[in-house]
Amino acid sequence: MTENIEEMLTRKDINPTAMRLLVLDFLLKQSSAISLTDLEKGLDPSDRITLYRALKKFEEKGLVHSIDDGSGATKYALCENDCEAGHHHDLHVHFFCNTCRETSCLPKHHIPQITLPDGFKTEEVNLIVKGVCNKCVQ
Amino acid sequence: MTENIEEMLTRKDINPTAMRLLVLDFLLKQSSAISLTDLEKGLDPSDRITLYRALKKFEEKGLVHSIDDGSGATKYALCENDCEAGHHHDLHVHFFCNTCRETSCLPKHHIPQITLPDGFKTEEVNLIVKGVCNKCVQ
DNA sequence: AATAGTTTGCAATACCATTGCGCTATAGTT
DNA sequence: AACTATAGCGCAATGGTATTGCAAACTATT
Repeated sequence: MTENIEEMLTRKDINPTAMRLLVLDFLLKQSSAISLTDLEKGLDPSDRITLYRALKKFEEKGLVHSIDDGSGATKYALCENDCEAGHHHDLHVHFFCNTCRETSCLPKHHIPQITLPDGFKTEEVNLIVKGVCNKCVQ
Repeated sequence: MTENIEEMLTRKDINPTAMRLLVLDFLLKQSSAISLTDLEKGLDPSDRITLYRALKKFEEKGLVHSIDDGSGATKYALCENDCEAGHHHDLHVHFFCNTCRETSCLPKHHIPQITLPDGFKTEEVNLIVKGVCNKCVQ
């Protein structure tokens, strides 16, 4: 099990330190994207900055992607397998529930092509749908 | 001229105070969305909080909409005429230039319909395209 | 074991958003 | 015109998030 997690890190060219194993393990257990504060609470007592840097490293190496859902805190979620360091190509839609404030990836929903006016060059697209998720709707 | 600005406010049910006239006048002169800090610099010396509340009021009354472009600071831009208090329906795409860091509305580009999985209810959609704008591209 | 490089934890900093509160200005009433 | 109620303003203060510097701890390599 731990073997597996460790391998996930090494495969992404990330030194599998104790901290990072913990963080990845925690990420694997999440059903939605989590913020740094969530992570800090979940791994208490841990240094927030260290967790921050672990996430940054993961992001840089293509293991997680960050999501700005407008809640004020950046959230992080594991990438699909096919992400590479530097270049994320998990351009899927993210959903933010206004009720439970959870953010989840909708990997099935790709972001539609947007054709911009002449002279504009697209480098990245961010699509956040906000509303009520299936757990909160009655 | 000032008459005109004043009317814009009263039509939106906003008391046309001196401060608010200044803020709206400044907004009208912008070619892209501006942050609170931009506004503060442009109207120096003015109290940041007062400007903040002016923007909030404008937003609440459907005169401007706010944009979270991921830069960390919320930006504001005037709405198209057809916005109502409370319910903004200017669901257009916003473009953030990674070079000049300016955010502009692309009102011609409507956000495509996203069909979510069963049980999800959409209330709002946010689409930010990031890249290089026509002024910065060579 | 010594060394070089990496990681960690603490401290500190910089923004941004937001609220409380007292003073002032304005509008509405008598 | 005087009074009162309401709205707006400016200052102070708070809370949250992101980010960097630095020194100690740790890891891997020779």
